[in-house]
Amino acid sequence: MNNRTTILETALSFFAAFGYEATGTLEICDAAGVSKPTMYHYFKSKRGLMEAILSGNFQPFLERLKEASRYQHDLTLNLERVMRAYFSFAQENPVFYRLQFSMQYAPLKSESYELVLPWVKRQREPIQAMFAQAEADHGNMRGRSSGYTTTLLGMINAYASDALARERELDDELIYQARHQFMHGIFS
Amino acid sequence: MNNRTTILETALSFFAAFGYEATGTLEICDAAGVSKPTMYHYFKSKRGLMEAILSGNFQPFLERLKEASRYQHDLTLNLERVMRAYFSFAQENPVFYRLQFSMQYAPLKSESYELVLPWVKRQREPIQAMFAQAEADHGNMRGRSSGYTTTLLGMINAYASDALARERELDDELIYQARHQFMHGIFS
DNA sequence: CAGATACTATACCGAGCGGTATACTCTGCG
DNA sequence: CGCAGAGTATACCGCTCGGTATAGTATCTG
Repeated sequence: MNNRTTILETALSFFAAFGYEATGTLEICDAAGVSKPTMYHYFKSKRGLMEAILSGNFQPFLERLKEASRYQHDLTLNLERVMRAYFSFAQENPVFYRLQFSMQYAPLKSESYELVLPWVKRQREPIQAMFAQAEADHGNMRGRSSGYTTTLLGMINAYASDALARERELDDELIYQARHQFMHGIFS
Repeated sequence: MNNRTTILETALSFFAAFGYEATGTLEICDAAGVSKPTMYHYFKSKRGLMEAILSGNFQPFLERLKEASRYQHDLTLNLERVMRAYFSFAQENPVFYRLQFSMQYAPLKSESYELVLPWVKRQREPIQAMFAQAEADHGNMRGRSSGYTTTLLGMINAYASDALARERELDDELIYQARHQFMHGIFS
């Protein structure tokens, strides 16, 4: 494994465990077995390091999410796919998932929040588009696509973080339950 | 307003906006119009300042929560009371609610998380006790009181933070919807 | 081989942090 | 008054932080 990758993975684990603001660059470099100029050679700054971590993990996930939320006149199917995308992402990258999770709920004016915000927006886009298209087939959903997006993501994050904390599987049963509960919230 | 209170309120607004780790003691003192030794006179340390904020806001809420979750063989009523306790707490202290929220989801080894953890545990106790007692009346709930507590708190936080972000009211309609959706998740 | 380019280490910088030593002022009380 | 103690300000300390100047080495390319 090359230095660049080692630094990225070391930084990820430190940021996830202690937080971005509380982790020093020297700490990361020592643990990765390189010196500071090496890290600053690959990533221009501490912020640039975090940006590389976010983009490296979020970019591939976003492609999967776009595919999962492509509306085909079957909202139930779509919801299941979107939830599956999130849950398997959380399960495959538990450390990164924990990191982005804490960043999403960080104080609004913190650097952490500022850094993750564009990625949160990019996640909302395809999901909100899916709900907007579904409005045509379900009249009672009209004008609520933004609210549905928020609620869905909130529920997914609640389930995922709970499962991660208890080291429980995010399996088909849980997906069925979450989807069922969410649909019930929409149509009742 | 005396200096102690001014410092507490100033610190609360800074911690909520920028985060505990990212806020300097000097920043707080300047904004509060006092000097550092004054702050260190009232609170032994930066950590002690945060502890005073947490205890001053959480303590009264905990009393209300204990009362709301006293089980009287009517789980629906209890859920409504608990949700109402949280929602009105969030609405009356939006800044503090935002702060404790970000601390709950902070990295596990951060000082923020460490500081809020005992208060989170103290909140779970009465709620989990409520579910444990309800098991006697609802056989299909057996052995799930911890899971229910987590899910309920996750759902409440999702609703509350969403409402706070959109500056929407946490009114009776929302409480009904949330309670209904949660009960449906339990009994289906 | 020669030169450029990518990579790495030592040693350092200015700034800001949490916290404090010292000393002064104000207020209440005998 | 005279004294005690709470409260406040100035000025400072030691430390760690993010970031860099300098210089050296390895590797690739003509």
